[in-house]
Amino acid sequence: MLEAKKVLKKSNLRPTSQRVAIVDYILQKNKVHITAAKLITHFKNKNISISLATIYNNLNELADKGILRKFYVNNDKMWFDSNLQDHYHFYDSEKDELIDIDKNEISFSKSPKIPDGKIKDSINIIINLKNKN
Amino acid sequence: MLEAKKVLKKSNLRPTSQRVAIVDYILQKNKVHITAAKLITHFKNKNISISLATIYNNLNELADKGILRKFYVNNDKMWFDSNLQDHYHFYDSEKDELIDIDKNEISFSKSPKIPDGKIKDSINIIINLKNKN
DNA sequence: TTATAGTTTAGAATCATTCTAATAATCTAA
DNA sequence: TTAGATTATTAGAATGATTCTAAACTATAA
Ligand SMILES: [Mn+2]
Ligand SMILES: [Mn+2]
Ligand SMILES: [Zn+2]
Ligand SMILES: [Zn+2]
Repeated sequence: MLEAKKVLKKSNLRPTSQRVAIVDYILQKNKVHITAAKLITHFKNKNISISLATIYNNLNELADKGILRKFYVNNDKMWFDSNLQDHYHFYDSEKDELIDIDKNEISFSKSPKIPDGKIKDSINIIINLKNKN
Repeated sequence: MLEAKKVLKKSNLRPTSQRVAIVDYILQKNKVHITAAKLITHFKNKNISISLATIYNNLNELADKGILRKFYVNNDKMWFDSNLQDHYHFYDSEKDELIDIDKNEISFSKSPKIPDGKIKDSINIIINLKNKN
């Protein structure tokens, strides 16, 4: 069975052609940072037509299932990340591109005290890059 | 002269009633995290009417002048921060509220290598909080 | 004063994302 | 293998935050 189909089956998602295409893409390039717009463009270039609503539905579903991770970077674009490891990002605004920073490339020697009654949910670290000079 | 007016004068911004109201608010509560929507509500409660466009115009202008700092938190809301120190944030999604983390409450013992041809522009660290249990 | 440049505003426009509700595909039990 | 039920896809409308437009207003300096 196609790897993409296995992934979908394991998450109880029907292997529609659209889903297979999306999961396939994610599996092929491992460690992807995707945006709905980027995905649509990718599929358009390959003459695969998937509606924007479906792209969003599925990326969100995959995030719900824990196959992708979802977050936002600075502006109001939603990003999906197939790297499930704990990690951080450089953001290259020139290219509108994220670059992974491995968890062990940043170490904290001191961490702030969490406010009373609360616990840490997730940490977002984004280092915004600009061109030298 | 009113403190707010001095601030505006120093930045070459005409002290209109709307601007004075906004800067006044920022000066009174020092260290504020504001959102256009929050400001509008605040002024509505005090029966001061300032249009949404003006709120945005002025918050953005104040950010341009370096009187506020502008950034985004997770979702697509724009935040303005009157704390100009280098610092980070907790985000309490329950209350839709930011809490400052002083720069010296986090220390890095290891920092990632910046990609070639690039330099660090800014760092965003947001620790998302959720309620205990 | 008055002319000019700067400001405010209502409402339209934009853009990313979600919703709606009609249609289509997949699955399952018999 | 089907029929019926369930789940997915889709076009297009709706939403919400922000910005734009262009007309009316205000501050300022001469
Ligand atoms: Mn939005
Ligand atoms: Mn937006
Ligand atoms: Zn990543
Ligand atoms: Zn702050």
